[in-house]
Amino acid sequence: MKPSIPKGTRDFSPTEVANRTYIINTIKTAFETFGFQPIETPSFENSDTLMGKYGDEGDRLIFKILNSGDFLAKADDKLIQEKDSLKLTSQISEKALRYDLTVPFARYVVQHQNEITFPFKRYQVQPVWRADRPQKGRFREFYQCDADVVGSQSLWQEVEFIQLYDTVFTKLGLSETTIKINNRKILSGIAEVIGAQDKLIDFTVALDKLDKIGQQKVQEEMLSKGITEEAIEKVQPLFSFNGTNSENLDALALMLATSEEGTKGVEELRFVINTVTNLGLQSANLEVDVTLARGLNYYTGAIFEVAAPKGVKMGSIGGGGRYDDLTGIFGMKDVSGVGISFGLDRIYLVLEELGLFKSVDLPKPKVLFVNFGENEALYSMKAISKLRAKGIKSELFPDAAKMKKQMNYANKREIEFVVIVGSQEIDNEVYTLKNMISGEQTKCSLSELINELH
RNA sequence: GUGGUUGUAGCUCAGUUGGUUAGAGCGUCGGUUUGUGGUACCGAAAGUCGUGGGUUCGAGCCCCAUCUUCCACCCCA
Repeated sequence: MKPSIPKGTRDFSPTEVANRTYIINTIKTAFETFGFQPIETPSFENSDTLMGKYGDEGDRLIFKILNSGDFLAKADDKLIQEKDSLKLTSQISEKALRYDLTVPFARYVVQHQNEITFPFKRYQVQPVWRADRPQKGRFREFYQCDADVVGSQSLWQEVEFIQLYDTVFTKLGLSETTIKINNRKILSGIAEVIGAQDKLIDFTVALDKLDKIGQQKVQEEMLSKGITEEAIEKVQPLFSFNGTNSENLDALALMLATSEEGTKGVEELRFVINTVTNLGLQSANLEVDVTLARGLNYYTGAIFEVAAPKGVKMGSIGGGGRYDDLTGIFGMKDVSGVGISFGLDRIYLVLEELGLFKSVDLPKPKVLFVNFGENEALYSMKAISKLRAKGIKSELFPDAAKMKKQMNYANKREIEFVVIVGSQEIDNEVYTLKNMISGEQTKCSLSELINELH
């Protein structure tokens, strides 16, 4: 049988693990610098915790876990006959793999509300699973790195999250990312103005294609989706949205003046943008984007998305937003949350494409002892124990193989030093230390050996 | 979920209009004086051509199905 792994999953080599660890540590350090604490939740949750939280499309993408035992015996015969997959699923599967980190976090907050001090700032770095069709930068198992705050409605949180994005991407050497920001209340305002709440998504999807297909085609698409010509006329400013953030905000304010909610959204957005601009960003660009409509299912205020530097073909490498009532689903009202997510796997691909990985030190021994046989190995192991006690990564070649093979092994693994111990060395109680880079070799005592390698 | 694309040694790929025993480079292993690596030279192993059917005297090449890869939708990190 040919070995293989499921589609959309990957193995990681030692180098890849080292690079991923570097990214994760950069993110975790930033999270903690901003005052977040780590938690972890199970890989799988009860189905009803997850189902219905991400919309119909989300439900389809959730990996369901089959019940143990003779699960069909307990299922409804009629549903089996009718091949009703949807209803049958709820009978034969009670658990599902985590789809994101936000909903499990909401569950965690409600379940542990008595132990939590609010506002609660938590971070979480764990894999999530989606039964999506894989593409570049799109996997069925991938890592999210989330930071969220619950229990505060303050817009200062939004400001800090933008700074957090900026901090992490700057630290990673990834400059000129674009942090796009929108506000759900603005979207609602637009819907109000065009007089069709249910057509809002069609509207934003069409508007998003503006720089690809042009105003003419966008308007045609809107008309074909049933949006009136009159409505399109009202939101005309959106088609010439090329000014500075503050000019765009002014245009939005004017356009949404008749909508109370829309006006509130513009005010919120204005505060966040003005404050961030005032405080300054290190390397990221901040940009108002009214077409940002992600997570429409639960976001209620700010919506974030981070795009990779121009020229890199990659979907968003981060996203987030504010949700005023996420814990409401689990019976805890009036707890506002806001958070962001970093897409580890996509960030990896972007850094790789731009050649931004610093040469990471692979975990490898500093010194390899050549193995000549049992006596020599024993003598070597005594030295190795001493070296390891000093924290020096040391290793004995496990077999008394040909010297050429052992040297070759040291070479391939880029081990800096080799110690050669044969009967000559044992008799004189010395060690022959060879520097594999310069080729020099010297005879030395154990204490000298420790000094050299320390 | 819809439409398209890809699949030949461990890796990167050749393989002409279907015609005998399917090739290369890199890597692996062995050798070129049995205690000294990187370079060089010599040699070897390794593929039921993604899988399963079909057409044909004959299929790596044509047809169907399926899996995988990548791409565009959809959605998203």
